[in-house]
Amino acid sequence: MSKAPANAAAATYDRILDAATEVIAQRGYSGAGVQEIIERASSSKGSFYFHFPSKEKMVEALVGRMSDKLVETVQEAMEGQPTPLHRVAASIDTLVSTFARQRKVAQVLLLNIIGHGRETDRRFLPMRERFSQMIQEELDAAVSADQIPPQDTALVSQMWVGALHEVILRWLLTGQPSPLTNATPPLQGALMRSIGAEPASFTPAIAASARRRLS
Amino acid sequence: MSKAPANAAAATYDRILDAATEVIAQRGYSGAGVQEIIERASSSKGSFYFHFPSKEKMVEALVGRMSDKLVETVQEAMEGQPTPLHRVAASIDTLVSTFARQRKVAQVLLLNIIGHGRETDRRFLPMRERFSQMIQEELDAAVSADQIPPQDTALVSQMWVGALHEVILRWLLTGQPSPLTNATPPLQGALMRSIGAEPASFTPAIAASARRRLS
DNA sequence: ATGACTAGACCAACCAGTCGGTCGGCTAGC
DNA sequence: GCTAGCCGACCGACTGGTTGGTCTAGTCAT
Repeated sequence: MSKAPANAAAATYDRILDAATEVIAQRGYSGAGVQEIIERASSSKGSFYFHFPSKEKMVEALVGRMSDKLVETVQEAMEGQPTPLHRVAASIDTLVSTFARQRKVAQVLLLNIIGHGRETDRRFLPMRERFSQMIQEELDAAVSADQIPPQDTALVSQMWVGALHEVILRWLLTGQPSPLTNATPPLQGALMRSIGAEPASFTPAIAASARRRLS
Repeated sequence: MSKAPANAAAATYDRILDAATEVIAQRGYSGAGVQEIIERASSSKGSFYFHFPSKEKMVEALVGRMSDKLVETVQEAMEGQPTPLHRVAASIDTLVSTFARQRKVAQVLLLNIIGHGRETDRRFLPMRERFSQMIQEELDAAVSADQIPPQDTALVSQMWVGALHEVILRWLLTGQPSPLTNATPPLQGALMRSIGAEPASFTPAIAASARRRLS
């Protein structure tokens, strides 16, 4: 009820972050000028530097907000699942469908915050690691529960994140598959097979709880 | 014999590209200034803009040169292999060991030429597609030869490229695994399993022919 | 002398960040 | 309940430095 339509009456701080999301998604990290961001946020230079000490810190805040939300969404989706493998399947399904719904988040998180010099890359690395660690924890649990054979779960979870990343990235740049969620079943199948699990049994009936929020 | 040590007496054109490789690997696409590139190449602005119409075209030429060499190396490694699955295994092994040997190439090709605005990203997409297409061709052949069951080879080859990409990227940013080639066996294992093939039989004794050139 | 090639001063555009100042609401003192 | 003054939020002209790209004046091999 108190929520304003879109972001018209939102606090300046959030309006700037929202505008930054769009500009960065469009022009890339270094192509996004403070000028354009504040114009799109109907704000001003002074306001920008009142809320953020620098452009860089602002992007850090933005990426933090995004990845926090994403982690929260994914963890929520995993909660109701009975076994570790059900949980990883649910997390993948949620990740794909969330990115499919929020192109700009995918664009920024997967594409535009890497490749801008060693320091910047290293700063955003921990954020990317969060997801492979989440997956690794479940894979380790699956090994302990004898659901899958022992293996290099650290490497495999990295590979999974990379595989997801690439499929989503192609979708961002080419629009295929359309819709992105068409890729989920074969994706799940190949990933499950790669760890020596039966593919079919984990795909159906998941992520029903995740098809709600939109933010 | 006519090859000069390093790049001391190379043609200006190549010296500029070599210098650009280093600067871009260090500072990223947009952080790499023409000034620093020509300084490192012991050249001048005039020379730079005589050989290239713009900074952007120069990077295009650089990426083209890099990926041509890489494709050539990989295809060479695949030539002597008996079956499609041997060929994909060889290509992955070659890709990993080549990137391990040439950090800067990996840095530029995998990290620093993406995320700089929709247009730039789209321009470099074909280059990235070459590798997944190479893999897909072999996977299709493997399906035809009944080495593996029928499946979405286009998607799987994308996933493979993504998995490789991610593992190499982590190595670039964290240094682990050290050496990178330690990751090859489990990598091959998981990838082979993901398409429903026996992992063990393709990993050994491959890519002996590829351990030569260095460029 | 000619034309491929190199040198580096120069320029306009742009950029992140600064600074003096405005505005509206809140509180203190009376 | 009125006003003086304070403060957090906000504004936008301005600055100093950097950037990609241009231009003219060369050099040097043929």
